[in-house]
Amino acid sequence: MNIDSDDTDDAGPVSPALPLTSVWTRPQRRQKEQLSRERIIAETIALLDEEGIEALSMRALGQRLGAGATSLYRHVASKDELIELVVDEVYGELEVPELTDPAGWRLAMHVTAHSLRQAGLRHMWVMQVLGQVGLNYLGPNVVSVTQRGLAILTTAGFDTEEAVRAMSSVSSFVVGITSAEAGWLTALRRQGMTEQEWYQNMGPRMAADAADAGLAEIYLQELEKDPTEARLANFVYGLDLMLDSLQVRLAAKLASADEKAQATTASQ
Amino acid sequence: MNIDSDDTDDAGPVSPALPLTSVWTRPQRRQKEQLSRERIIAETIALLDEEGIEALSMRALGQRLGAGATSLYRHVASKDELIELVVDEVYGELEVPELTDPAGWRLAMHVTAHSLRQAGLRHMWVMQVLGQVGLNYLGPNVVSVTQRGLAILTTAGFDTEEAVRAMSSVSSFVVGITSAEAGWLTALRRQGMTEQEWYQNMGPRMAADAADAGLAEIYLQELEKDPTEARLANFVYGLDLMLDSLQVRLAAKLASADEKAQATTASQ
DNA sequence: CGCATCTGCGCACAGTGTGCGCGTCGATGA
DNA sequence: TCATCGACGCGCACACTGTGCGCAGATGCG
Repeated sequence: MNIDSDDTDDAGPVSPALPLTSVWTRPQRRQKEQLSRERIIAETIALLDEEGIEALSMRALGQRLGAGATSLYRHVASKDELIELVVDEVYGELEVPELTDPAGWRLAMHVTAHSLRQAGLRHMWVMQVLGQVGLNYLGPNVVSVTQRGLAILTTAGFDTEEAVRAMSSVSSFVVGITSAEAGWLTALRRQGMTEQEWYQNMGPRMAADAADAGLAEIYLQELEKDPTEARLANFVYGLDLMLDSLQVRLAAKLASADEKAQATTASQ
Repeated sequence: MNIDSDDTDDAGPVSPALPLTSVWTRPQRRQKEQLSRERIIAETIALLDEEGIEALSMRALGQRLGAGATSLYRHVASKDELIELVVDEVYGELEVPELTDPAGWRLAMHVTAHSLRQAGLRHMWVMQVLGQVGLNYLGPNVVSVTQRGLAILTTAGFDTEEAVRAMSSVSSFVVGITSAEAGWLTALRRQGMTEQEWYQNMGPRMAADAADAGLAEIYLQELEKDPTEARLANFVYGLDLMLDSLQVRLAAKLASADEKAQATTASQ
């Protein structure tokens, strides 16, 4: 109808007082996206992925968002809360299959475990932070993952208590080994070394100390493998250790349940 | 023979020049213990045990040692190096039995694992720091523990490669679950809550969200147990999952070795 | 006794998380 | 159309961090 206040700011030359703040010099803040919790979380994850956990400061984050450091505090209570938020966000990336056939529990556990490991390697800072935050703050995605993980084991046939124990054991293993991998890889990146270079350096250095001949040998063995695959194989080995035992216990439990059922039907 | 320079400072009134710095006003620095790497490490561990990882600052540490913050840098290159040193020191507390009877490997692994867990619970900050330092820096005690751990498995009958995998798996599990425990306990202590209080609060809160009825039930179950023992039982459950599988694989390996030996002796 | 070396310390710098109050913006009700 | 209001971003400031630098005093050696 009349003046469009978006394009041409009205009454620009009318105000005679301050030529310094004209229509043109005035920062058109609304053209940059507004801050929001979602945008902050997304940018935080990007920053962490690119530059690592030690590079996360509220000032740096604000700069990437075209905002001052303290503006973030309108949307996030503290840096710690921000970290809880991004950790939960990463848990949202996990794939925890829903079980249709109870016999598929082992595959489902494999998928879940690999998914957790992959997420941890994509976002290595998560693993460094998990030890401090402990997963005890219970964001929605963490809760959801926990529930769906437990569902796998209970529909497989474990009772609730054992499902909790088993899930805790498996995820402890996954988190433990993945955070070791992540720490290792980030330490390497900090020094700008490849894994092969490290093993090449470390083998002889260990062999120099006579006592460490055993370890030196191990390091030299590592040189012949593709390190990425070797780490994956280690992971699968440990995971299968646990799943094998779970399978045995499940079979025993189902057998004894069958037996009991047969006994009661026979006695009737 | 002559003046004992330890008790009475010699030649005190002899120097006529500066009355400001008399024997009495002069800081008797040598009476406080001198700084040393050992003393710094010990005091750091004490501080960390008492006040947690976030309370460790070079200034606070210096104060406890009766020294300025920057004095510490004569003995320690950086705060990160100091942390590496104290972590290695804690690894020195571990008990890793030497194996006489190969059949005792399982007990030895139990002892080692429990020892690692106990150390982690005594010094909860270690677990929070392991994710960042990754154990890839190789202090002497860490190396020693690794060697002795591997020795258990190799004298039990595993070949070197599998011993490495197995040790890595077990210790990943132990570190993973212990750091979860440690994070949990420190988070509780920060809020001044007991475990029972938390479960009492969280059960109903979860039940309020209809979807979380399952988890609420679990929390209420937790209320009936002694939490310390429950955590220990969880730990033992997961540890036995791994050791059971290792036992199976070892038996299979020994059997096939026997078989092969018999076959060759039979063919000769 | 004189000299060299080691040790501790004060100062300073850049950088951190975050509380507070101000100005400016967009939407809303009359 | 205009006045009002709540949300939002920002600059400032504070206390605190790790740590490089140069000085002063103490210790040990010739």
